[in-house]
Amino acid sequence: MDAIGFERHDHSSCIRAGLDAVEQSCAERGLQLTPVRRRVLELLLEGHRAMGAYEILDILREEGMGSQPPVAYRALDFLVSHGFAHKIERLNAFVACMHPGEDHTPAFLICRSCDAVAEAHADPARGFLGQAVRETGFVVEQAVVEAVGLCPRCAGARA
Amino acid sequence: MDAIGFERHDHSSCIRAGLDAVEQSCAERGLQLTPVRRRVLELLLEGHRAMGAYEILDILREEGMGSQPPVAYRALDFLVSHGFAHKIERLNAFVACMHPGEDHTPAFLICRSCDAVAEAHADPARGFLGQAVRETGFVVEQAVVEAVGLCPRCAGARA
DNA sequence: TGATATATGTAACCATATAACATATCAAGC
DNA sequence: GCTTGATATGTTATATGGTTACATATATCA
Repeated sequence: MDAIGFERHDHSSCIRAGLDAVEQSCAERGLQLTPVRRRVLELLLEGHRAMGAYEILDILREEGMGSQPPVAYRALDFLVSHGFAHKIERLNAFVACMHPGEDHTPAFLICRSCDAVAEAHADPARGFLGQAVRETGFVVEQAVVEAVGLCPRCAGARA
Repeated sequence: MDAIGFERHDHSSCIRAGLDAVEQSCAERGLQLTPVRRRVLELLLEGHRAMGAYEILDILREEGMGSQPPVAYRALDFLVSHGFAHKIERLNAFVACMHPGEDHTPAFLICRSCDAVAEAHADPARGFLGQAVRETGFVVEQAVVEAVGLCPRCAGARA
């Protein structure tokens, strides 16, 4: 199960797989995966962790792909709004999505020690969100679920 | 059930009740509810919605209780760290806690139309968080659960 | 090939949050 | 009552995160 992302894995192939999936999804939906957008996605996939907008911008600047904040934010907005990346509110940072194209509600496990971020599924119909809808009539359109703690490796290292 | 906070209620009595509960909790735990801290809590209770740190600071400034950001942030840090208020990451804003003193994991329902915020419980041991622990060994220390959508009143007004 | 929509470049700015250091207040022990 | 250490406040400056506004370019399609 790769929904939980703390295991070791073939990272270069997971970058390629991520890019391929997004390319295909863009082709199907008539979206333009322009050079900047593609490069930002690639950086997120390479980093395999939450990256700040300005951290990404710094890299883009070095590579001559734009030097002002809107360049990074626009690319990130594109990726996030089409489900190719997610924003981690807790960190004011962004990660590549592990299930691009699929409609899903992500839930994140954030290690406070090594900054690794794993994406799991949070079924909004179940658990407290479904309950809230049933009890109050609140209409959930979008949900943020983020847990901060220690990943298995860091938890083990401390014990 | 007042865990879900969209119903009409006697707001002045809920402000008093909130202040009383926090005062008592501070007395029991030897915490100093200083004038600034108390006033910030009162503002959050009065507002009954998520308020930004600078919005609070503006009011403090008018009242002559401090004029620089750290004044507001320190009071908010005190309230948050002792469970008397919560930060809504999604909004970069703060709300008074509805269950001060009790140990709990809050879950928020945020109306994008009227900005009302209701606090519900999210039992971290159940739902996806418990599952994540069982499957991966990730140690959850703190969880952020925030749903954005329409409260019953605004949903009704649109239909 | 011209009209429209979409994407990019850039400057200026606003919003959120913290670091660092000085000063004041409080509580406890002598 | 005075000293000492801990806690709280005041203030300056700065770091970090994000947006507005407007000009320019590129793509798409009739």
